[in-house]
Amino acid sequence: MSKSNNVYKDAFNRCLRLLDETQSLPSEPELGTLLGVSRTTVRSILSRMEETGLIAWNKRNKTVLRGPRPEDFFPEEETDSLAEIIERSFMRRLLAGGAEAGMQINELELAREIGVGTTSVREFLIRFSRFGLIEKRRNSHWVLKGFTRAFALELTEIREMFELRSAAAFAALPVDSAVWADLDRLEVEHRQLASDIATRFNEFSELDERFHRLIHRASHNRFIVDFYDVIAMIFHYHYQWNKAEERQRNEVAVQEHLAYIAALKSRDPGKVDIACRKHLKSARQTLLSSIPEGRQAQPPDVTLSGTFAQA
Amino acid sequence: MSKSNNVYKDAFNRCLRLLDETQSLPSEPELGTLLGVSRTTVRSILSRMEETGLIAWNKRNKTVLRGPRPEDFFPEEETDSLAEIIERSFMRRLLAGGAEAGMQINELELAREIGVGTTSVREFLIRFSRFGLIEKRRNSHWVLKGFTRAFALELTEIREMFELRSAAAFAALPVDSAVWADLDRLEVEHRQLASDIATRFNEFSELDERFHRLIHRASHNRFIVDFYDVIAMIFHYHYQWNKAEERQRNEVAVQEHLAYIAALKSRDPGKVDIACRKHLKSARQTLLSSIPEGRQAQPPDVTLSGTFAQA
DNA sequence: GTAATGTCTTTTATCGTGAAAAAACATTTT
DNA sequence: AAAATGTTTTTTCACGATAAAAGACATTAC
Repeated sequence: MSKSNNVYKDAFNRCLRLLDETQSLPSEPELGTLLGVSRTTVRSILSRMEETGLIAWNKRNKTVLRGPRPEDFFPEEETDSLAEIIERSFMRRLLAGGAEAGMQINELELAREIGVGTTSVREFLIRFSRFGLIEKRRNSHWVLKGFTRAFALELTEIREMFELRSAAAFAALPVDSAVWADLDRLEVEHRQLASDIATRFNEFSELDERFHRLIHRASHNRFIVDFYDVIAMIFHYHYQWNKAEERQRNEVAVQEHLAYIAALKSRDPGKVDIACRKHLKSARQTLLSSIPEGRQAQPPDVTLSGTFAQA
Repeated sequence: MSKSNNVYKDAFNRCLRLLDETQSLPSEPELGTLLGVSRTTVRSILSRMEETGLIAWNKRNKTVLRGPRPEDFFPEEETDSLAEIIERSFMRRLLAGGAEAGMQINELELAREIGVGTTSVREFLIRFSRFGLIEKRRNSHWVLKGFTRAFALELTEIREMFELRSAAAFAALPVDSAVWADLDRLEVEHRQLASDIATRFNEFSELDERFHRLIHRASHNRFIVDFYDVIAMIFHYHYQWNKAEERQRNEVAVQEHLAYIAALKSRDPGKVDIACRKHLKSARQTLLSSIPEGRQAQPPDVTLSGTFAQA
């Protein structure tokens, strides 16, 4: 089967939305930049748009003939990259329970279950290994280390170190830095969300990530910035998994963020430290409270790849 | 060609040395544990030893017929794993100069140059990406970020954070912990090396790594422990590359280590902090001084994959 | 009956291959 | 002549296939 054309399909869908908004299409190179794909892909998109009667296309002249209809779009599931498919599949198994620490991970079995080649699974596992949840035995299988209390504590320890440092660096940034405008915009978004928290509480997760990434970027340290990928991944799946008291939690977090933002704007290191610590403490509590007590490390020689894959 | 049998060849060589030392061979499972390979590989080794007249082998009876001769060993270069070959090749290019920041990395070209398949190169680059020196453009090439002054500063910033914390945790370990014996052994090795520094200064690098890994392990944090891989990699190649004043540098470092060890043994947090900071400071200086000033980030659109690969 | 050996099965590591996508080059249009 | 379009080449991504290595099962030895 070689390679799926999900890049083309995803870009096509995005191009349809663009067409709907602007009622016109720019030049090929410009479209490429806009969609983040090469001209080769842009031309495939334009070809199909011509075929399906969406546009008339002759060299530089692209005339919009009709607006996009629902059936013009490719199905959502065909626009995901293989890596995304594998990650979702893998995380579902991991969080669905029955995935105990010490368990073996079988590349071939995973590949068969998901319906993809082994190479893609291997590459995914290598990328995934930096999250500290799996470990490779040379010339042999991967071992699941488990989403345990210990993992959560180790993760938050680093997070707290990094964020305190980044927040301090942020507050020390010159007043004419562009980040203050970014912070202002985020503050507005926080206020809007706060005033409408009853219905929009599930939008917090995305705002949370943008806020913390902005702060971490102030560290100007690639290792700190990159580490937020680990946190984001864990929180992303954690939020999907543990919906208990989600509204309540997010309501508290939004208020903590607002206090944190105010502290940053004061540019007072002491205030920043206090607000940052307070928020990090409750973030840690949230994460820890979601980990089932039973999930402790098992004797390392248990082989449960079957159980793991069956989920 | 599929897979090379370097695991077998390397284990065979190590088994020859074992044979030379002990003049006998244990059971198959035991040999497997000793050499870190499966019984399948052990049996291949024994088969060859029988064929080449090293041993007589009949079920449980393994009689040593003669000692190993130089020609019995497989050549060193045939015992390296593909990953090691690729890493060395890649790092040589990286450090040989001409590898400027912003340059593109071409998987296919690298694979052809080294004479391996693209899959192995891809997997290597994914693994290598966690060192923060390269970055992937989705559906496109990798970009070299360069071994710049900025990189060294970011690396050492994290290192210092992690090591100070680990050292503090180390000093707080209960007196009956096994680490104190490990530390004592390392202290002895340091003293031996110090007294013979004129001839053995090049052995410091390996001792250095063992010492710092012992300290980092006290953090009980997988992210801290794993981060030492980044430091070790950089220092490993850095030492190979920059031999200037190596003896002088190592002599100083050994003394700093001894002071650091003494501080740890005092279990006084203040002393530990001072000794640790002092050593980290000079380690940072060493690294920084080895980075050519000219090596600054280039405009990001320079395409130099040819230059890169030619080295 | 435990622990070894002998045999067979499964999994991992690596390659070559082919389609998707990017990139480079050539030609035309404004 | 700058920027677009048209065409060709190169590279990335993903697969199936195959030998090496691990692992599982069966049998034998002590």
